[in-house]
Amino acid sequence: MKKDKEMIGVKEIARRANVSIATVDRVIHNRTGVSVKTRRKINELIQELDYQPNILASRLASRKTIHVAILLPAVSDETNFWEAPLRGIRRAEAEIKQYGVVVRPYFFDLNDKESFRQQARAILEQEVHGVLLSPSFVEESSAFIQECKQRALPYVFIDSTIPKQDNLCYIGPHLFQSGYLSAQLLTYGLPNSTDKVLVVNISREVDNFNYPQIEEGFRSFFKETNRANPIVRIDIRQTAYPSVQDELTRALHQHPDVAAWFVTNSRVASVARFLEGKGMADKFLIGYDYLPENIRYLKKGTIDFLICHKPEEQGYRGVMALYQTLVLSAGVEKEYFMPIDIITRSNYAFYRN
Amino acid sequence: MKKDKEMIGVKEIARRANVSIATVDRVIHNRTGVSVKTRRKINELIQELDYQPNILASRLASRKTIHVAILLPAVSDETNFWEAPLRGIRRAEAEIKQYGVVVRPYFFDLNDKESFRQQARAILEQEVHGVLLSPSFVEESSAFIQECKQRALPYVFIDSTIPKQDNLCYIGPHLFQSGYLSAQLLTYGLPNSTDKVLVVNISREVDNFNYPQIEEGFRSFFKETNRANPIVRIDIRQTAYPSVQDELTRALHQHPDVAAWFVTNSRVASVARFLEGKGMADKFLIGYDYLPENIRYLKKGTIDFLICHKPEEQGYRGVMALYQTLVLSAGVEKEYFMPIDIITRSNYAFYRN
DNA sequence: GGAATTTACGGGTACGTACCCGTAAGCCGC
DNA sequence: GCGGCTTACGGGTACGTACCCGTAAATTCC
Repeated sequence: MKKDKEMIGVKEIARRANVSIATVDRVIHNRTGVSVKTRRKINELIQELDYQPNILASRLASRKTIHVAILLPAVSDETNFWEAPLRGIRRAEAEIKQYGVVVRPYFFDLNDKESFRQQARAILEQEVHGVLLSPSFVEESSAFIQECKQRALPYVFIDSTIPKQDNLCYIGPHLFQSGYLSAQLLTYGLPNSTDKVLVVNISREVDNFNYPQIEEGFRSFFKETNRANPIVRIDIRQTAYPSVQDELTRALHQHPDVAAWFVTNSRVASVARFLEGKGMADKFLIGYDYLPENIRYLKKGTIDFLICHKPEEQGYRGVMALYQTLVLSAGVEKEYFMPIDIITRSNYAFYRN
Repeated sequence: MKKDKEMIGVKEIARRANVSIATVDRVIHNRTGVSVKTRRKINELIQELDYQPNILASRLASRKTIHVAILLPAVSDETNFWEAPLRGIRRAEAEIKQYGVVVRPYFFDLNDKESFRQQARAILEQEVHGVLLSPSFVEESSAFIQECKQRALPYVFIDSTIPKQDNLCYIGPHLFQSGYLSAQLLTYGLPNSTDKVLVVNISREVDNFNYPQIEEGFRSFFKETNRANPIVRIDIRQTAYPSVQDELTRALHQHPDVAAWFVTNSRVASVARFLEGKGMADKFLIGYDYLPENIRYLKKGTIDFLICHKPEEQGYRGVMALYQTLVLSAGVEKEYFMPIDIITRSNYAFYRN
């Protein structure tokens, strides 16, 4: 019942190099106090024997705690989308707590850039070794990660990204392709090439980096497949339902012949509610995210497809990426695109966020 | 930088119970040599303090190795479906090797029940603490797990199951719902209620437990949504392409008006090849599994949808379920249904098996 | 009632790594 | 040659748990 493969450890390396364990340890951790010759010899042995440190023993012996800060939008009554990443983060935390990793969440208000700045400052005031954030506000995020960079703190983006920022990695959707897929699915609601499409963007913030990618992918599909369907886009900047209703009523008045609706984010339930109210529940409707409200309309058939990018797993993987870097000192993929999942009323019950 | 939360361990419990660490250890591991009174007191303290053993230290101190046996169909030139679960198993193995878990795979030939029996016997001859298997042959599997049960070995089913067998858990698809979803998607290729559907089952073995569930779900959808489309089923027992071609040619001759095709397993590439040969690549075609051959036809548009149940994750989760039981002594879900994923030419690139 | 056995428990070492502390050797200036 | 200082290294303990071994006390046996 003994472990068959006798793993070689620092002790064996020390023996072969005719030095003490402490010296090997110094080499492994790049600490000072080792002659060049000894250091080289030990490094050669490490290479040669393919030494793999025993993480269990390492973490057990180390009395250090690794602090990971999380900076995410707070769950609000407007959207509870961010519950899911937080669940994933909690799951990761439970898994690696044993390894001495502590996760500290900070929340900001999506309607208040100042709250982001405040929380960012609060993070930097504490001892912290890695950061996971959703760079919802580009300006503010840039300022924050600038500071992280100076302190050599690794930071991970989830859900959305800012290009070329030396982030450890991005974990989230490939928005262009996500829009492309939505278009493909929408065509099942567009039997004729003259059927009109309405793209609805409901968002308080004018997002000029992420949203355009979705629309670009969406339109690309029509272009590539030579579909001439007219595509109309409307922007709704007030997210409360009455405003949405107003705007949609106006749009419908202007375009009474819309055959299929595409909502570019998780606010699709509002549109579903609107369509039901107008007795148009049978119109083809696609939107985003596995939220209870959306699932309700999906079950009824008002929403035909939901696209989802596994927000929970984004949170989980985000923390794990930092863990891999900080504890295992292993590399991580620079860009980890989430799958673009299709949810219908027939498979939602088994979906794992 | 010290760990803030001073975890309570055996030492603290021993102190409070006025006994030695060794006695606490005996209680924790249900070993003999502790008086009833002492045992009770220690158990109370464990409850009260919510003692969580330090897995790191536990696995480090234990010189025991846990052996997990894997019993799966071999990858053959007929199908390499089983590569995926094996990848997942390897991934799990790498992750928990540090904890002293060794995974030993055994492969059998899907066309040879005797090979299953042989490998099963081989497993039981070795030291083994848990088994992960695909119960492809019902009779033989039952005999094998009977023996496991007697030895109190936990065993996990993946991909398919046998009901009521005291297995630790089942990790795999909900086949009824999977068939149901396929039907829903297929309707996008059936604009008229008279359009004919061809269900193709290509399999050497007559599967009388798993396959019928798919078809049942498939037909249920049509029934529930009051669709009158004629559904024709053909069974092909010779899986080599020439035979498939013959049978399909015959079927097509008999039913020249088939509008949509549904292949009930991963052999859908054969049907795609056939349809291309007949210049019928535009027919609606749905099948199973993320295999290179299938993806090739998906990209070209010959296959419209692939349904997939994350085979790699099944392998991964299967091993992890045993790990949770054997190492962490934590509970696992009895039935873990995989998501029913929809893959199209627009999202296959980001799919994670 | 004394020997043999069993019961109930404690001491202590090991797992592989991290890191503190001590020290011999080498070097410097004067 | 001596004090002071740096460099290079080893001894040893700790992390929290597992488990071997030893032993006093309790129990059984004849």
